[in-house]
Amino acid sequence: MSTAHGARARARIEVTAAIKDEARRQLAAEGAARLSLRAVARELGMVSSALYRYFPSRDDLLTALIIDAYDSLGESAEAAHQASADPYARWIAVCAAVRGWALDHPHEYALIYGSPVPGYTAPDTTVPPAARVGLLLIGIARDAHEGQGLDRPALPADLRPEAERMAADLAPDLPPETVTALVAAWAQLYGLVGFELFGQFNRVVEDREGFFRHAAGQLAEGVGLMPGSV
Amino acid sequence: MSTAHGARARARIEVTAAIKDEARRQLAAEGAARLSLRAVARELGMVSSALYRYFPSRDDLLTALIIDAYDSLGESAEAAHQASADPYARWIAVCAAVRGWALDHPHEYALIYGSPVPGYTAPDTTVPPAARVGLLLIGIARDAHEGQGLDRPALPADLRPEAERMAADLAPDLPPETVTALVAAWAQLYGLVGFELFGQFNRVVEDREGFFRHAAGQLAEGVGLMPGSV
DNA sequence: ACAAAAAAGAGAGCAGTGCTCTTGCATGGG
DNA sequence: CCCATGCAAGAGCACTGCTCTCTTTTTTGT
Repeated sequence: MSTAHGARARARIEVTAAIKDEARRQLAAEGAARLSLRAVARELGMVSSALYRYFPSRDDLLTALIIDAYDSLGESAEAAHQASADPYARWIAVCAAVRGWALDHPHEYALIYGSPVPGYTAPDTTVPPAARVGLLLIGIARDAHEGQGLDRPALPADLRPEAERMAADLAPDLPPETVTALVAAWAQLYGLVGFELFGQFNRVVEDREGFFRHAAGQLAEGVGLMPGSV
Repeated sequence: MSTAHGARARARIEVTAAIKDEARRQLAAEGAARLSLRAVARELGMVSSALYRYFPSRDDLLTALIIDAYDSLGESAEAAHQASADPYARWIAVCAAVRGWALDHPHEYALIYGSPVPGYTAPDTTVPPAARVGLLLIGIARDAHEGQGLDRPALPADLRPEAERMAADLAPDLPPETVTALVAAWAQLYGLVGFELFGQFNRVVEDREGFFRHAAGQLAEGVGLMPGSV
């Protein structure tokens, strides 16, 4: 068993953390593709083969960083959520938090929401932390729904089954119209953030912050959240 | 001068094309990060150093592929544009073409709209081909605008200057409200496509095609295009 | 037409990468 | 106490991008 009370076990935890820290530094500085196991080991004063005792491959190290990144983003978003009062303000705050986190951690954002590293497929371990922001957005819609109801325009007939399936999966207490709008807004949010972060707005949008605020407000209204609601 | 009528000049063109073709094959098969100059050369029966006579670095080869990818995507979108009649149908068709092209060329899509390859910044050469889809969307809005006018809700006061600047840059004949909505819709479109392509919709959206159609319709209405308009 | 210049290919070599295997040492549990 | 396990170290393999030199081939200027 890996009971955690040996001096050895403690050392293992510390070394593992040190590796992740150094890897995160390199990730932030150079990006995922330039993250090198050998460089991490070198910086930590250990030989590269020793590092494989802690992470069996580069992909495993990346996976650990991905999970941490999702959690860090989720924390930022949840903090912004709790700091705001009404649903509309919360929506804007969460969107702004996602954007702010992305601008602060561009390479980590690229790691989780950019192109997946080729040949690499994230294991299921990453699913729960990846869902945190989505769950937050759903929660906001739920609060608003309980407050006053969110009337969304009816869905086209051919999308109803899918919409009902998604609603059953994600938020059985919300109408399918709202859930569909939520999923779309969720993806679109990351379109806005990604375009700004990856330079697609260069020479196009200057006032990034103001533009984003406005677009996030439009997204909110798209899921039925209105500025003045409870 | 590099007057183009020598046997050598012709050979150069052919070899350059062969390199790009093989590189594209590897890109499609394995992704940008696994694209290897040596492997391309090996496959072409030449030694790796010879390849540097054609592309001075791996990044230059990638840039060539990026430009080709933008052009290929632009062509698909333009074909879809011409095959449709009214502005709303054109909008949906162009969005669907973008999605279809992305699904057919996932690694090339990742190359141009995913995380930029770290340490790499695209040169200005890529700007015009990158703008093709955007220009198409602007054109659709312009057609609809001439037809009947697109009344968009008024912008918040603090965004007016930026919106007017964007309109002056991108489409001086369109109202700032429409241009702002267009830019947002443009980014959001790629959010939808990227989420589907990069697996974020796994276990969430099943009927990807239907969901996308609906979301694209919402985007259209967001810029003021209505299903029944001229 | 012929020599000089430019362009292209071939090969060796450098520094770096992920990863594996073997060897030696220290530590913790029975 | 002692042996099995955990860990570190080093050598080594196959690969990468890229540079440099040397030779051959083609183009161009006189």
